[in-house]
Amino acid sequence: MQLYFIIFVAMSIIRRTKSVNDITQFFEESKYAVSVVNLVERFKEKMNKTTVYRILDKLENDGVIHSFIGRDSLKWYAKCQGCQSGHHTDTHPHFQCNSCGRVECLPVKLQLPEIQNLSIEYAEVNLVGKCTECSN
Amino acid sequence: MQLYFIIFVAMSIIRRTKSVNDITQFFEESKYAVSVVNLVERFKEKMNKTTVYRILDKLENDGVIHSFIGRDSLKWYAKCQGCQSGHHTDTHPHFQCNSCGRVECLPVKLQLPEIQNLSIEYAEVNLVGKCTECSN
DNA sequence: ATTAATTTGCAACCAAGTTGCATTAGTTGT
DNA sequence: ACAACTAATGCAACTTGGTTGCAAATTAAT
Ligand SMILES: [Mn+2]
Ligand SMILES: [Mn+2]
Ligand SMILES: [Zn+2]
Ligand SMILES: [Zn+2]
Repeated sequence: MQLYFIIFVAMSIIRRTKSVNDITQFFEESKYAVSVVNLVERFKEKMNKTTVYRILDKLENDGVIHSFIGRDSLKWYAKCQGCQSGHHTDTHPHFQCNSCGRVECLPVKLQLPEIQNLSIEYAEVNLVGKCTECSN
Repeated sequence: MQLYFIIFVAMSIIRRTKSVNDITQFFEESKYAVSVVNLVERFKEKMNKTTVYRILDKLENDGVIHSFIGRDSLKWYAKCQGCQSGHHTDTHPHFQCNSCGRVECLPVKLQLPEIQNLSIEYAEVNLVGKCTECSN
C-alpha cells in the first residue's frame, strides 16, 4: 500500500514523456512477457517503431523491464521486480507454452551447475512446454 | 574404436553430397559451437549461403548437430553425441565466454525446476561468464 | 521570447534468414 | 551409353527484426 503510494508519487515527480509512460503502464498491467514484434504492433498507432525500440532500451537500462531471447529468435520483454538502474537482480527462468504461445516469468530461484574452471556470471534459462490452461 | 569404424563405414555407404560431407566433417573436428554467420562465412567459397542453411537444417533433423539461440540472437550449432533422427536426447547447457566469445557444450546433466501445473518438455540453458583460458 | 536540449518520426539502411525458380549434378532404367 | 527422372545447388529477390542519420517537433532553461 505504502509502496504503491511511493511509486505513484515518483511517477508524478519524475516526469516522463507520454510515450515512456504508455509503455511503462502497459508493462505494469501485463501479466506475461511480450515479444518486441507484439509491442511494435501494439503501439504502432501511437508511436513509431524506432521510438518503441528506444524506449524499451531505456526501460531495460533503468531496471524497469528485462529482456531475453526466445527460441523464435525474438527479443521478449517483461517487467522487473525490484531491479535498479544498471543492475538486474531479478534473474529467473522463463517459460513458453508451445500451445498458446504465452511466455511467463517463473518466480523460481535458479540453481546453476558448478562447472570446474568456469566462472558463470549469469544464466538464461528458457523452458518450453504446456501451461496450466493448455494442459486441460 | 569399434564405434569409429562403424561410423567410418556408414559414412562410406550412405553416400552424401560433397557439401554435406564438408559441413559434417567440420563439425566432427570442431570442439566448440559455431554461429551460423561464422559457418556461412567459413564456407562461402565452397557453397552458397542458402545451401549452408539447408544443410544445417538437414543435419539437425538427422540428429547430427543441434542448435540453440545465443544472446546475440544468432543461431549456434554444435555436434550431437548419440542423437538420432527426430529425437534429440543430448540436451545440455551451453556456455559462452564473454571475453573470447567461444561457445561450448557443457556435458552436464540439467536439473530442471519442478513447477506446479507446468509440464516442461525441454529447456534451453545458456550460461555466460569467463572460460578457463580467459580467467588467467 | 530566445535559445538549448530531448524526444520523436521518417526514410533509408543492414543483416539474418527464406523462397521461387532455373541450372547442374547424380541416379536409375533400358 | 543414353534418355529420363530425381535431388542438390546457385542466384536473385524478398522478408523481417533491428539500427542509424537527420530533420521536425516538444520540452526545458535562460
Ligand atoms: Mn522475466
Ligand atoms: Mn551443445
Ligand atoms: Zn498455454
Ligand atoms: Zn574465453
